[in-house]
Amino acid sequence: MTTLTIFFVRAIRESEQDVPDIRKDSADGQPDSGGVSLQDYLVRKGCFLSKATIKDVARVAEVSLKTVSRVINNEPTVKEATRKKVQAAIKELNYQPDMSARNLRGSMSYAIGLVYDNPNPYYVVGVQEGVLKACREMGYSLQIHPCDAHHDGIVEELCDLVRQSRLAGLVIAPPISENETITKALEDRGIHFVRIISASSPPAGASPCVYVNDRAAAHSVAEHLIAHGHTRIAFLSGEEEHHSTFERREGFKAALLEHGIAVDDSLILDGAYSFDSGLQRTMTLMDRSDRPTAIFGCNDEIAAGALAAVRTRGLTVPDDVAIAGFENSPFSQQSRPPLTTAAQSTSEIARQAMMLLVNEMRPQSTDNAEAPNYSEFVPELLERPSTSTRAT
Amino acid sequence: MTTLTIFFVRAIRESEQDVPDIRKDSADGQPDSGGVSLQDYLVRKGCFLSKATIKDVARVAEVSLKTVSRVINNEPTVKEATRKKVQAAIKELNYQPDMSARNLRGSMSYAIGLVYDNPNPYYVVGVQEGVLKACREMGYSLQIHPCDAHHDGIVEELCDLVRQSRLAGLVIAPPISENETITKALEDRGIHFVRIISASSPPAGASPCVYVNDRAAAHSVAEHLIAHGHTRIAFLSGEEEHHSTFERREGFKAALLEHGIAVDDSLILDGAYSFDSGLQRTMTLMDRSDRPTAIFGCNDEIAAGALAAVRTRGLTVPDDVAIAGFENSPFSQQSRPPLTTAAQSTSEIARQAMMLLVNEMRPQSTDNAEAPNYSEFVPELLERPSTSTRAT
DNA sequence: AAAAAAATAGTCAACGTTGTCATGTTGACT
DNA sequence: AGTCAACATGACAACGTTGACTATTTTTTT
Repeated sequence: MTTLTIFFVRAIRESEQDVPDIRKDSADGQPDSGGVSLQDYLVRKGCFLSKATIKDVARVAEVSLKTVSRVINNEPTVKEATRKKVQAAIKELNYQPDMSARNLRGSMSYAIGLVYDNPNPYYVVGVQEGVLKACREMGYSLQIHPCDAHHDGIVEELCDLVRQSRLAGLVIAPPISENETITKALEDRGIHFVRIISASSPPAGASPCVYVNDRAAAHSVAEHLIAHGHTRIAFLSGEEEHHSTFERREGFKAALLEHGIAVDDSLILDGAYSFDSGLQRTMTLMDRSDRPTAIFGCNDEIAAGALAAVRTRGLTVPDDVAIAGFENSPFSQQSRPPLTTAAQSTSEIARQAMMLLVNEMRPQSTDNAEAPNYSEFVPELLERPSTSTRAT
Repeated sequence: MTTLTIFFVRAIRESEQDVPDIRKDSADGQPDSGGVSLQDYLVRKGCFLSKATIKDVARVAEVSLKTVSRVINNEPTVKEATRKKVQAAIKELNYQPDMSARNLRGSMSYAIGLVYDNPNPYYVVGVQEGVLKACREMGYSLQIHPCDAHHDGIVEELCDLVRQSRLAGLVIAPPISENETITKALEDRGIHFVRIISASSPPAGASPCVYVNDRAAAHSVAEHLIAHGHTRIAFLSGEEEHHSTFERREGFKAALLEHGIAVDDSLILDGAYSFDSGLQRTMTLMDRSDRPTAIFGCNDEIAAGALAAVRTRGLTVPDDVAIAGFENSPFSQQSRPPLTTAAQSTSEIARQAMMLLVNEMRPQSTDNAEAPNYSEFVPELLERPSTSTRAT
């Protein structure tokens, strides 16, 4: 089968001169319909995998290679009539520019990388989806690059990646995006990138950035708990490496203070973004005589762990202890009772990040060269049964 | 910063002739140490993003371009001494072949695509990890392609993908890999691909395949339940579109029959691979007067839903009802009690798939051209508390 | 020792695209 | 009419690599 196809491809290549004649015949001799198009010709030859090249388009549109290139790249100096003709040819041949050739030739490349070291598959898949969607819209290809944030040679690793795959830029997800040593080094090396981070205000720095205002969202969650009458609320942290841990905790503390509740440091525990962490910490908490009446998990997995621990201790949620999480992962939807949480559309965030990156890399290609190079997202509170009773 | 870098890159390019002289000086005038290598030269110039090309390597190794190419591609007709010299130069310059140029030039390409439409992020991330690892080992780059299996133009979409990105082949995950209309069409078009599917024996067909023997694994799970004294066991199916649903159900039924237990069709329910599906079906089951004593969920999400339903009805697991899942996802580890399940190393499966694909695409490059073009994985039973009591 | 065979190494063009520069074409203004 | 912009198009080289072919060296055979 393969051999056959390759044979056909060769056949086409070799008879290249003949093709325009066929084309001419149909164009001159008779009206459009019923004519033999180049596309028909290729298809009839069984040439499934042959790609129409810019050359084919040029021949069909009867212009030069360069003019086709101009149309493809939306350069302004093309007469409208010519543009139309070329676009028609592109459509007829189902022409798509060859990424390898584009990337090879130009000072510019149409490939970007997505860098992450995130243990949460839901997050990763969401980010991938958003970036990929934006890539397709803008004609980019995507190279995913899961990696180890703690690997010493991470900066060199990323540089090699950019060089080997000729990447135009990187989208960097937390927690790597929040490591200033890394981002500074990349900046020094002149690598374009956009960061997705957790922050409560636009970050300083030249590189574009999408920041998720976890602080504001955590503030809302905390106020929600307070509104339900809770004053002894525990906070279960994730890894400190994730800036979101810090932001969420700050938002939590700010809400307490604003409502005149003293922050009890013994109720603010460190930990990790995992079920087990939530489980262990909560076991300890439940064994205290002055146990809290509510628990705020830094994410849903922690909260799910907390829920399991509370149950294990024979207590009920939300009557004995209210629980809130963060992220709106399936863990929060599928636990019993479902968990109050805060939602962020990961894919939308990632899409926006990609937009900012392109705007940074090619200021001319987009109209809004003067748009800010950052963008804010504020996760929204989702009230669910895990915090429902205890009305104020 | 960027402008600066580009300037330096230009500077290097323009002074190309000078570089070998510097090199020569250090090579001739004095012993190796203390000499000025080309690499040093580039780095001192601030030329972070400049790539060493095959040309640079050739100059340093004092051989022709083609010879370097031969070394890179492990062609046999290179004298050992020459090979050593070239490899040293490659190392010195930290040379890495340019993917774009390779893919552009050759009849062969070093890019493959990963095609999936799987709602389970854990599965997706696992497959990505495995394929990516194999890609790195073998010098391939990976293009991920999440897509909609029910989209009418899916075959054309995949062809366009292969053409536009010059992919050498595809790794196709379930359920798309189990759709014969699609795989047949791809075969007809001469596209190389490997499938990851659920099956109980090597599938017919020319294309390579990794099959996961869900039937055998489900058989084990069912026997485990039977061994714990259960005879009324319900089976909650996933989507029929996923062949794994069929296989797991067949394994389940076979185990019952082998142990002289009649298959009660009213205990075999259809459904979907979701928490909600498990929840709803189990609600119905629990309301029956002749409710089952055990439930086998076609995956862990279903089983987690079943667990929630059983609880909602005021029954306990495993004393009133035992529950088993499949897949060893976090849902099974983090539920209370943790769920008995069956595990498959998704990333190992994906890695193996990639290996088979390469073997198919380049029979010459690997030694084992005659190795079978399929491979079996049998998930292993993991006993956990959700099925623990009721000893036989 | 010469001839043939095998091994190693090199030359050149080509992959599909875009940047640079040159050329042609239009219309507006002396 | 003749000059000059401004616009529109084209010719050609180059990106980094490899396939086909050729040239050289080494080994084997006669």
